[in-house]
Amino acid sequence: MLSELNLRISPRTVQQETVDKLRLAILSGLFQPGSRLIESQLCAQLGVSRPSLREALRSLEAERLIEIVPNRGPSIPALSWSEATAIYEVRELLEVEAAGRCASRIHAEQLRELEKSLAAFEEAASSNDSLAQVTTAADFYSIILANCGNPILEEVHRGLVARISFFRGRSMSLEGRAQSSLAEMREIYESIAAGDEKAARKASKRHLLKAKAAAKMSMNSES
Amino acid sequence: MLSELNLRISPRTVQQETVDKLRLAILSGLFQPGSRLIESQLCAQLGVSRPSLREALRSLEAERLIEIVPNRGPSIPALSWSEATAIYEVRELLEVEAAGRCASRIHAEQLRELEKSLAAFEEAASSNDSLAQVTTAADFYSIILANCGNPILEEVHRGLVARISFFRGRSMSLEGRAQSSLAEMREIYESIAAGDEKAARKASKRHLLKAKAAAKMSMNSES
DNA sequence: ATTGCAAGAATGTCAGACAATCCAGGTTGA
DNA sequence: TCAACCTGGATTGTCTGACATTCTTGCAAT
Repeated sequence: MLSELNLRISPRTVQQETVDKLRLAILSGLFQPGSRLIESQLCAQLGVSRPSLREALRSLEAERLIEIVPNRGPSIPALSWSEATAIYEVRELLEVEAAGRCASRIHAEQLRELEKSLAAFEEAASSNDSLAQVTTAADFYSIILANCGNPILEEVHRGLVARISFFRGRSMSLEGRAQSSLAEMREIYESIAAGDEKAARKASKRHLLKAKAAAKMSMNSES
Repeated sequence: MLSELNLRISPRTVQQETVDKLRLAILSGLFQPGSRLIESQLCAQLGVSRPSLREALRSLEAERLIEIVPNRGPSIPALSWSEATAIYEVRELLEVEAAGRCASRIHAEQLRELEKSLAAFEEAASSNDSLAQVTTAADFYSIILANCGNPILEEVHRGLVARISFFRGRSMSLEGRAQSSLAEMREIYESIAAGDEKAARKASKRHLLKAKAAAKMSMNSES
């Protein structure tokens, strides 16, 4: 009996599993910024051989999720605020463009999905689960990026967002940030739903600038 | 006697050398798009072991310079025109921004470098060496990106440009393209030199749109 | 306290092996 | 004749084990 039908066309390899597991671990903040990763430990924890692990590490290095310095091995990069600022600036460029394009080309079905994800964030925002807040907010934006009509825009954006995941969790846990974030996102949604490209750009820009300011506040207050 | 002083703080590893060599080979069009790369052959040609080679391939995969499909191995991706269009669109976003920022913040010394690189392109444009044309034109833009004040912008841009290197060589060899390209680039330079941000953006946008059109022409005429 | 050294740990790199998978070409059956 | 099947070679995915090089850390000596 084919209880679990496996249509996966490209079989998942050990390398891919390893990359995914490590990426998830990094994005959820399991490792301290600046901390070093020991190959032998990771091998044992993940149950893979050293060559496979090293391939995975090279992939993550190219994604800039880890740094590998020769003869010292891999470590979690500690993002400085100036680097984070640079990322936020490029994110702004991409997100504003995506929101604008999205407004003029999204289909009804995807619009409903966007609405749903906004509702999910609303739910999360009223709770105190900051992980859920970050996740649902990320979902909201990936729907926008996925419907902007340019897969490259989406790809580049994903890469950048991953690198500042560290800041997102902290800024979202700021007092009142989730609620104001909700209001900003609703504005974006309304603009897109109305097909108003200009408004969508404006709302998107406003949202990102506030997110950036929140990130900076959360950073100064604790670091 | 310290004839060749070696201050290189991070020693070059086999892996790095391999990535660099392969990247250069790919960018200079040594491999046909769509062609497969055989690990054992590359190992022999590069004189490295399979584990080292595979690490290098994973890095290049993450840069999107090659594709690796499980159980089939690495190959050179054949870029479709729609993908290339998407890349050109994002490039536009980045380059326009960079040119604008550059206009308002570049220093005198770097401006001279930019001028020199423009002269180098002028020299190449009047020759028939399309490789030199592509190289010098790339130099011109990397100086702009390097002086826009945002290293992330530069990094993302470099990644995108690498992926369409295939088209650049062909479009540059179009009749008269080099000369008109030169005129457009001079406009960009003049705007930046004058510190006119708005003009720099406009000139940069115009240049990219023409480059894109040229790439499309060169594609339709031969493919 | 600073310097120098030595042992241990970790990485960079290779060789070799083997199973799983893919591919090309020939063989078989309708 | 043509399609489906099958088989052998080629290629990749993965592991084990090994060793030289480099880094780190703690101790000893000045």
